[in-house]
Amino acid sequence: MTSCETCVVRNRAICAGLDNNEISALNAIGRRRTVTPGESLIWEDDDSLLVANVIEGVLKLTTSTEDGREQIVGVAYPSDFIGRPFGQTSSASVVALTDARVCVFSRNDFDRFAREHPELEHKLLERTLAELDRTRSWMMLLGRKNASEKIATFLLEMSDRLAEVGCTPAFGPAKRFSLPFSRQQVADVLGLTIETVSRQFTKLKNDGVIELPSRREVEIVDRIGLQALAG
Amino acid sequence: MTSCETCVVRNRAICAGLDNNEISALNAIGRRRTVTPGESLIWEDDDSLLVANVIEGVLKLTTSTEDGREQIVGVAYPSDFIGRPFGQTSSASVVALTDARVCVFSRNDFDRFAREHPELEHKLLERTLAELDRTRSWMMLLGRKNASEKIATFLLEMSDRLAEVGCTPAFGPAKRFSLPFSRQQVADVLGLTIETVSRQFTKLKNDGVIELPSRREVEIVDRIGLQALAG
DNA sequence: CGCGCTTTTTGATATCCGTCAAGGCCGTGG
DNA sequence: CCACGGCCTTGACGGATATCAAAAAGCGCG
Repeated sequence: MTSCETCVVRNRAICAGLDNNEISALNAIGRRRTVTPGESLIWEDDDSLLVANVIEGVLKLTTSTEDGREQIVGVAYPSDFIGRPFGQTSSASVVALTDARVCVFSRNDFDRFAREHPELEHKLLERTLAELDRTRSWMMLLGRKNASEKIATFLLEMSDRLAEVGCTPAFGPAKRFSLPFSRQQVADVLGLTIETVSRQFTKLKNDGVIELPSRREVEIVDRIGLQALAG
Repeated sequence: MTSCETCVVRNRAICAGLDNNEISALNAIGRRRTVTPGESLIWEDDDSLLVANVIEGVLKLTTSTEDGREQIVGVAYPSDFIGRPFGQTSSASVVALTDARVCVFSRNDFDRFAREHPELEHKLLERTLAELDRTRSWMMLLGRKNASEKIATFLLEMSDRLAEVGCTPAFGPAKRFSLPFSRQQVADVLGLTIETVSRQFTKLKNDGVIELPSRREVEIVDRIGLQALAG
């Protein structure tokens, strides 16, 4: 079995299901790249020139208004696919939150390869459908939840996603984890201000639901309580 | 050219690109159905048993919290695809807003057919990617826009989408159109309350930006002004 | 250790929007 | 024609969250 250098992370990669020749061909058109926190890979409204697979690290997908308000519309973890295949422009910017390794493809090359490999397109479709589900459930949060419900939901989701992606030693949701987000970025995910985020974190700590060992570290002390708050 | 009875609406249908035999086969597994306003086709969190193509009419996709708060996470127009292929459960309910005609498929049948017809899967992928783009730009609205920006953005989007779908005689954005939404449903799209929606409509009318000939009718008087408000 | 910078927290105040309540509009049916 | 019921509008009020401001906490670095 030829290993897929471009995208393999456990068995969630888009190349799962391709045969050896196909994997070699995909390797041939991909190029590894590293990005550092704050560095952009893709710009909103720019021509969609490249797509990529995340190998390691966490990146944010954002949209902004002209007057500088920002909304984080998605978060990409290892094995996630980023960029806009089969489209002229990207609808979101992609910026690294941590040091990250990705495998980038020219969009044209990738589109052509995908069209010739239905199994890959199918994987891409499954992921896109799953991402759409996740995005829709986030709309519920943005439109209908209050600040404390938003924070509780966010912490539970982070705990699940970071565990899933292997950022914690054992499986299952992580009790303690390191946030890849600053307070401002948490606010940009939840549609809140940094002050409201800070106050809600403090409240959860005072109520004994979480511990905050350092700025980026979170420990979930009372998961049941947090789930009740998330609604 | 065999006509695709299941889904053809202009050239946006998912079966565009299939050959005659394929279209016949697709026709064979689909079944036409009508739904009336308020009637559900798909229930949130239920097993994903069917998918469908909208032939005529408008439907809403919603998610709800246990305590009854509702968020409309998408709107399906003619030629749109609804339901969750390749997944165990649906993440949203689908309910008709107007009288609608749809072509339903058993999800199993459709999944099998799609996997055997890469061209169809490709179309589905393109639509899903486009829907994800639209959904993400709606997250910006929910998280970061205020009530008047939300309403302005909503009216402009409605005007575009209804025109696109052929609900108005001429092409281009519709100057005047009939909302398929009640005030409560507009509120559920925008993450507002019915009272706030009503007040914003009244304000736009008083400012001479729109006319409201009847409860469901909207006429855009000052599109430029509306665009400025949308931000 | 102290200095300067950024990020976060905390406090005071303002404001937008939600909530509650009443009244108006309009289609439907007696 | 009037009465009814659903939907919409309007008003008064309060509260959650934004805004503005300043202090505190980290953190790198000399």
